Amino acid sequence: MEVRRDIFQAIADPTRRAILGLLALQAMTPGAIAENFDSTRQTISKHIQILTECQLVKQELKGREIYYHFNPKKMKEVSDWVDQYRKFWDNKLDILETYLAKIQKKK
Amino acid sequence: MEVRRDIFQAIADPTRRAILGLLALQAMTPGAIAENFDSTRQTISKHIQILTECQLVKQELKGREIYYHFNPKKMKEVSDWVDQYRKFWDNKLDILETYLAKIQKKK
DNA sequence: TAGCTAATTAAATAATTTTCTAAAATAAAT
DNA sequence: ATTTATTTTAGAAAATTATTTAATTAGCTA
Repeated sequence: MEVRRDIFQAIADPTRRAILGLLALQAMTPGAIAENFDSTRQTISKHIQILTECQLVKQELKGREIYYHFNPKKMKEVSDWVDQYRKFWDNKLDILETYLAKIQKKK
Repeated sequence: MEVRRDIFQAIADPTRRAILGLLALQAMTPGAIAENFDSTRQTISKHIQILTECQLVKQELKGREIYYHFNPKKMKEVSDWVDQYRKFWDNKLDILETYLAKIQKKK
């Protein structure tokens, strides 16, 4: 049995956060990703594997190459978690809700 | 020299996330926090120390007791990081920005 | 002051994570 | 068919993190 990989554990590593940053711009192969780091390709491959296990990235097979894509849905889980604390510092959402309520009323 | 504690590393641990959840509701002493977990007080104390090092919580000394407070400012750093990916799934902020631009123009 | 309570610090061990080298798998190219 | 390119997997070592027990610090109270 596989241990379910935790998304917070996945983004704890700075290299993995950097990989996510790259993949958010464009899908890339492990080789191309590895070029941006000092570590070996195997090490980067391992990081990608961890990101894959928690579904922060998705594979697209193309011949012998594998393109990795950023998966926003999964990142939203982090967003949702941090959102519960948003009320402590943010008043923008209040403004938004007021606005949305207003245009809702108009209908 | 102290190694600067990383906030992403701090929230990677589920126990520490749970501690933050408690402290967001109310300031608490280490003893009171520890009652919510199976680990020893020393272990919880260590977790609190890690949260303190990265400033996710702040101390308030009261005699021999220490009240720990949640620090929203630091949590916002996580929020800011995840916000760069928000555009991939959220359109609310677009609506908000349009609205804010509109009321700005009126002035 | 002596004893009690709240909390941290220290030291040791256990567990996990990271990284590397080497080997294997697979597809494309010659 | 052999070689080359891309990537993953395996195994071991190194580094980091988590947890426990024991010791220490400091405030409170009788």
